[in-house]
Amino acid sequence: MTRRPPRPRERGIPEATVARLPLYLRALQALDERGTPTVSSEELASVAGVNSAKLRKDLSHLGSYGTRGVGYDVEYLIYQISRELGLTQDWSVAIVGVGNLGRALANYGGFGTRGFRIAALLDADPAVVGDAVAGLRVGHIDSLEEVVAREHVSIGVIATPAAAAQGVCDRFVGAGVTSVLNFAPVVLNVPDGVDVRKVDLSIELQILAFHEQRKADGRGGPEWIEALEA
Amino acid sequence: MTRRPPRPRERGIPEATVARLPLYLRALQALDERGTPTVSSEELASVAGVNSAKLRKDLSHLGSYGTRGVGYDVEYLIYQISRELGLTQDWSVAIVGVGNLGRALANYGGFGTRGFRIAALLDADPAVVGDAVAGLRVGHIDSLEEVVAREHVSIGVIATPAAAAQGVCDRFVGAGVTSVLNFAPVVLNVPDGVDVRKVDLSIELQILAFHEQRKADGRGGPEWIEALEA
DNA sequence: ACGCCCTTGTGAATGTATGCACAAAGTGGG
DNA sequence: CCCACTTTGTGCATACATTCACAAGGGCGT
Repeated sequence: MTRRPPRPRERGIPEATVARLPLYLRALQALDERGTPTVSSEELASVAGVNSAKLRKDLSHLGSYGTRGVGYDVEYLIYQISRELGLTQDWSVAIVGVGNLGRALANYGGFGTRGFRIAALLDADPAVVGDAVAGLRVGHIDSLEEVVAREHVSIGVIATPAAAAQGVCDRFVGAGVTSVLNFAPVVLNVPDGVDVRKVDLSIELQILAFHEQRKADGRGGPEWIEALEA
Repeated sequence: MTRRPPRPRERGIPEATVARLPLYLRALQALDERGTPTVSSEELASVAGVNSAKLRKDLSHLGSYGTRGVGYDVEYLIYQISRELGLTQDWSVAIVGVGNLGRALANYGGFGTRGFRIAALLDADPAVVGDAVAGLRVGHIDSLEEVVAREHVSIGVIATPAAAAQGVCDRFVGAGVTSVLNFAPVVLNVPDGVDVRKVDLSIELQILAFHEQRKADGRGGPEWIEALEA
């Protein structure tokens, strides 16, 4: 294992890198809309709010898509990152739980523009079923399996109250969904091969509270270094 | 610097640990409500969805609050984690942007129960200002500085469209807020000493899409190890 | 009072991520 | 055609995180 053939990426992109690719993608799209044809790692890093060395190492995991002395071609890099993230194909998403959060998700513009199609909105509450939200009719949760099959849903979004989340998750998994995005404040149990990501509003606040307290404690303390995450 | 006095925690809890403490806290509260008096690291880890060695190391950063041979006292540990996170004091939160997301946040029960008080809801849209949401009257964005001072707001939540986010952030910072939770899909620029955490719906979906694609690509591929994050 | 069993707390090993600093590689001017 | 300048891509050092494996310590039965 000494020479690497001109094969671009070989499998195995670090998780930390994957988590930053969407950030780069967004920064690049902003540059593209402004008509910028090429960008250096320094500039792009600054827009994305990261260190330029990190950016270059991240991009190097996808392949050598830059030009030394020049930088990166914005459109080409957008394409490469999109492809790597799997955004060149369409993904069907089903959202379960049409409360305020579910509505916010359904109306969130960022989805449709990036290869995600909301295939269905489902809820258990008869008072909500039948409503029109974001141009879709809300269906009943009982049709989950049918909808997943018909619409080829591969990503399930859970925006229900905590108590209902595990049940919905089980039904998603049972119907063949292998990626779940969970907004309910519970730890979901899933079999191997199923990815779960969670977004938890109150956890983020608690982390902020911790740092905030540290800043206040520090009155009179010796050092004061504050780690920042952008 | 050789001997450590019996002082429990000395400053400097790893960031990764801090991010998990809220998870443990929630698991403990669930156990407490069920009347469980003590819990072993194995059990608690299982409920929280992490490895038990990791749990023990995390807790060891706070001090030695367990009893060998027995486990942890649930109530005592709840108190210790709460104190460490700064949840034994009250934090005032202001939410800017009262769209669907802002409403979802305002109505989210998990806040009030854990030391977070929603001090104000603000919006720029005259059609929304004056509405009652979650028992509060929506104020105008122009009163931001006044509200922050009067209510001692220390955490600002941004739930506005992307274009407005940086401006709101600047006003928060100018008013003295040093912790910001950002839901808008932009990278915020803040001076040193200000913490920003972001929650980005579309980034999470893109990460899922990446892994989903990998699973599909893998048809015929040799290995199949899937990293999971719960 | 003693010894067995259980579970914590932690040293050490491994794995992963970050950031510096520079050689390699491309551009453009003369 | 060559040289000076710019910017990438990466080897290396360091820092951070995870996991194993076990000694230290506490409870409980006899």
